[in-house]
Amino acid sequence: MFKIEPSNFIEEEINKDLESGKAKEVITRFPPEPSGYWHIGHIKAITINFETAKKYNGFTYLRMDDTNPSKEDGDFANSYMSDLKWLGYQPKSLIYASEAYFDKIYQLAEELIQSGNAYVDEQSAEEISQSRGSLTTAGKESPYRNRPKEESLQMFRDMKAGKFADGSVVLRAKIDMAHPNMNMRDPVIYRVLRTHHYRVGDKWCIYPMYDFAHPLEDALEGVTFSLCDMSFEDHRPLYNWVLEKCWKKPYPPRQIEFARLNLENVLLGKRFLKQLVNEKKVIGWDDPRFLTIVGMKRRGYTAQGIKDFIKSAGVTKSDSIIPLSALDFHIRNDLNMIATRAMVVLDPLKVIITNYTGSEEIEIENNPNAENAGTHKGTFSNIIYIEKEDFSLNPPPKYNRLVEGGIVRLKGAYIIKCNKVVMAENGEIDHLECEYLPNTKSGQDNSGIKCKGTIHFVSADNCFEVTIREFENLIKDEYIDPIKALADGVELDDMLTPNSLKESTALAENFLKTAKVEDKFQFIRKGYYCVDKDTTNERMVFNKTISLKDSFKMPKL
RNA sequence: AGGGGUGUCGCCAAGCGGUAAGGCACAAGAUUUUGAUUCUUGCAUGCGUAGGUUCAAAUCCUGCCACCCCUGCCA
Repeated sequence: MFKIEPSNFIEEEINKDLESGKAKEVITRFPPEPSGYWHIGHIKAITINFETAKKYNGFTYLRMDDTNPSKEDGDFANSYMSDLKWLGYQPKSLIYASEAYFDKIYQLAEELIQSGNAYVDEQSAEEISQSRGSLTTAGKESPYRNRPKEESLQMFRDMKAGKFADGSVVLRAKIDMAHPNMNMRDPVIYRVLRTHHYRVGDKWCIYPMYDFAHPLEDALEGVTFSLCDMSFEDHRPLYNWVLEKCWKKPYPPRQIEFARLNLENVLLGKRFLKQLVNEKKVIGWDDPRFLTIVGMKRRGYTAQGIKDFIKSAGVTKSDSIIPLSALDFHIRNDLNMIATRAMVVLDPLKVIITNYTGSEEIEIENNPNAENAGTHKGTFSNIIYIEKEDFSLNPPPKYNRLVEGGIVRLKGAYIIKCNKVVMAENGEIDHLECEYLPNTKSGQDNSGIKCKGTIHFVSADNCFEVTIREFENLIKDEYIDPIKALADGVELDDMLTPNSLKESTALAENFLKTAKVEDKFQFIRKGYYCVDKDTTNERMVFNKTISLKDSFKMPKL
């Protein structure tokens, strides 16, 4: 058999199982509870499950782990399918555990009672909690623990039939109240809960707990490797116990855990995102400052860039916190290859070309780094706008943009020379008077003039106003690990960067008028931007995805 | 009477007994009509720590230390 070269510890484990015959194929699953939007952390888990199966010629199911109707909502399942599609993953099928497995899981629970491995407990939630013991002391056995199994079975059936009030009784696995692993101290595996289920309605008034349902869902589905994050490590003994007692078939699924993704200055917890949405501190779940899938998509991040980043972060079991610059790198890297170049002046300074009249066509490369990207037309005329920061009255060292009496190349057009700075009454520069140098036009320059700087511009007869939204990180720089800061008692509000969303107006070349929502551009020398969905017929809105790298250190004035 | 994990460069991460890959970040230089991209170059006598085994140890053994996770009728 063709040997697959492992690229991480999970694949090494899979190879071992395949070679020893413990497993025959690689079938995985991604099992969200439909209760919130996915974020970049989920993408790691999604990527690992999908990519691993693909590598071994297997496949992956998308399974709604909907065992708790009080937290779940059907709307999410559809958003998950579209998120997966955006990421480029196609699940074998979409399965609702509630529909597909609840009957079978119930039946297996009855069998577990019959084999003497589960019992109905009438203690209150508080009593169960108290009798569980502590990390260093053993728990106490329930007085109902050794009731006859026939009695437990009858009561379990009565639970299902609705004869018990919510919370009055539970089904517990009979394992070991003195087990060093708290999860093994007779865990609750079924509870009574009368809440309408978004999928199966009121068919059930009892619901299996995660620890009982999950291994059985995996097994019933034919999943062979259940890849999850390390918070489930302590649950693995229970996962295996359930399979051993209830499944008893060859090739049971194997759970393998990996470390979660953490990013510096990023808060991903559903609770916090929700708080920010509810308190209107952000635009919504798809706020471009959020690293939710919908947020990143709106921000202009590409699925490819995100996946490249995820892959670069590796798959291990060690705790880590990765700087945002690593994500930035992969986003820029992908955008560089696909974003169309355009000229947009974010902070305009008017320039009059005194020795030029009329207007002429210029040509701008759509992407010098991509073959066959083509060009688009712009214009050069006697009135143009350049970036304020591209002219200086008191140029710092190594400043190679425009200065009084100096020259600079206009991207795609001519070299101009600044002859006069016209001041306004308020002491600021009103406009510049420049002359263009004939015979220096881009592509047909035979002047021999050397010019060290090139700046972008728009022509007055070929531009329009657009709205630009720029974003700063939601979390202040000093809170590298916001989870920890929260644990240390810092308030969420105190960690937020003030005014992290800024709106401004810019002048864009007319070429951009036809752009559609989500279209991605590089505004030459500035950064990557995309069209926001708030764009209307009257006004285009661009989100700044990320700046270009800038190694020129402009000294502070 | 606790248990389960993890420690290799500022941040990730390879390494699986034969003498420390790679990426990010950072720094210097080259090319450039984007101060972008691209390209060079530099960046751990050192692998949490102390011992031990061995011709040879990040890799094996022993003891310490640090950090993370676990006491929902959540997933």
